Amino acid sequence: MFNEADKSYPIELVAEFLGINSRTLYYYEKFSLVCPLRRGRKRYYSKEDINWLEYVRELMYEHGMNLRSIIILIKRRDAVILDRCPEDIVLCFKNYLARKETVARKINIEGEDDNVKDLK
Amino acid sequence: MFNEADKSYPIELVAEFLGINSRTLYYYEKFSLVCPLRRGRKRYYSKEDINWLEYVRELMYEHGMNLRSIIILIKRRDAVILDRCPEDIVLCFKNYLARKETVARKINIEGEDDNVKDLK
DNA sequence: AATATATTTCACTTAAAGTGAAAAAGATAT
DNA sequence: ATATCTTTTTCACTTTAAGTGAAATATATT
Repeated sequence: MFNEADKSYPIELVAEFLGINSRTLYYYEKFSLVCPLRRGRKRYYSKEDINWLEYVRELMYEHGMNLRSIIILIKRRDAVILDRCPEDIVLCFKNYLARKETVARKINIEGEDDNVKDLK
Repeated sequence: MFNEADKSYPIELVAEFLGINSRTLYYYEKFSLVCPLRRGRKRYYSKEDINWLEYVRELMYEHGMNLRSIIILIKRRDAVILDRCPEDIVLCFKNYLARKETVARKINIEGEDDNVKDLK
């Protein structure tokens, strides 16, 4: 479905691939669960973004983890929590953080991390 | 709060200790999340029951795991899922299973496991 | 300017988790 | 045996998480 040559994909395509509503992707973005690159107003999801999202869904539907705890993981990014995580989660999480920094640097301001919403 | 000499505790005391409603304990029992010993109609929770319950709460509120996934873990009791679990969960889970068998043998019928309700 | 597309907002839906209160069922005392 | 007290069960309700539909807004394109 995604060919290697392309580097990024529009939201509708990603939503379809993940089998979710595009609104859900906007929703996730509120919590900085994913940060697609933006050219103008339009969002472009990288292959890594998509992998991360697949992983988040797996955490939710196979590990039975809730969004809140994933968000806390992201916001706190501390060893206390990571200590108790299975290997693969830690790995995916670190990749996500790395990617996030790259995008942040690429786009504009640095580290302006905390207009991140909490779950209501 | 619990002295070593006693072997079991009534539901209200356990609920208070865990900081939850006793109805929640009945609720958990519907899914076989815990199986207190019963003398007559009254429930008696062992120290191990209480540890397991504390652990379940921790899974929910610190790991962000949902009840369903914990219940699936219990019902399936298969390696596929246990493989992906942190050490301590596997341990607690195995203790729970062992305890459950003991109680089952002690009380009456064996292995009559599956009048266990699913989450609606 | 008109049309098309992407995003945002708002209110709504569904399901999980938990709980309050009354009814029911067992015990215990009189 | 009846009354009283306690534990359990049932039923309907509440709260919150997660997600979504549809209209309104904003931006781009012809």
